[in-house]
Amino acid sequence: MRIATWNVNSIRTRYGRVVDWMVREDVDVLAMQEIKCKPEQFPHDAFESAGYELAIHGLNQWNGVAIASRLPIADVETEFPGMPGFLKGHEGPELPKEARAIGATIDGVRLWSLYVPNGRSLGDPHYTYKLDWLAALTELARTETDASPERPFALMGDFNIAPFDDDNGDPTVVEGVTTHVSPAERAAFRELESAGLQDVVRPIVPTGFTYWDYKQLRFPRNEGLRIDFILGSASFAELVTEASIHRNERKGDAPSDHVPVLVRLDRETSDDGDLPMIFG
DNA sequence: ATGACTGATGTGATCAGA
Repeated sequence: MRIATWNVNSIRTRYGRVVDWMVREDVDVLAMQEIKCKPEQFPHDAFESAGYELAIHGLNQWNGVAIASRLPIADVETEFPGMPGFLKGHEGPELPKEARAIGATIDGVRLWSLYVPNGRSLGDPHYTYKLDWLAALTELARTETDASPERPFALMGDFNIAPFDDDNGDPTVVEGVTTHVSPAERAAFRELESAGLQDVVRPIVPTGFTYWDYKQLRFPRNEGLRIDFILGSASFAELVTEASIHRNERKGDAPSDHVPVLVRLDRETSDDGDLPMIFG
């Protein structure tokens, strides 16, 4: 099974490019972020005619997440316990939830497509929201890895954190000045790892960015960030046999500012009994 | 070329992104 994550930055603008890539790369499951539309506005036909079914969570023109899959999608959720909401100019525990999370079970694997809040700037209420959102997400990871460690589980998406210094090649992103590289954000990312998850791409692809700002020739200069990740439980990680960051998807006409990140899982399927998979 | 922001809304300017 080939599973990928991609912040598409508007699916209506880019569905042709996205579906072409999925077919070309033989992708079984794609977790999308920033679809920027409601379900009724989503280009269903492009995906369904390519053989994918959809689970979509979009409330308005901002954020929005979805999962496309060749295999049946079950047990869809659009928030996790304790997930905070946000409304500019307001505070409190009862703010409206944003469309930043969708979870589903596909072929026995529990997957989430996640668009972690940006944070905007250090000290902005959105920055606190980002950290609170990550803390609740960490509890989800802890619960999953504790309660059902045998079920492969992964958080996939745009985490809006560059965990290591080498993940930041953008000269305008500076610790102490901007979000994405602050000690608190990096600590929140480490907590996800403490909760039983691991970056399943980095051991195979140790360097490389997943995002380049549209401005200031960031891509030609290769001044990007590594902020899109697939974090898997131990039972997920042990199935991963390949990983790749698809840098070419930042080229050409009307690219997203993010590129897809892909892993291959090799596992015995339920109806194969104890026959091993033939790799190749 | 990978080249000096892009997208949604809505029709002009604003918000959002990281």
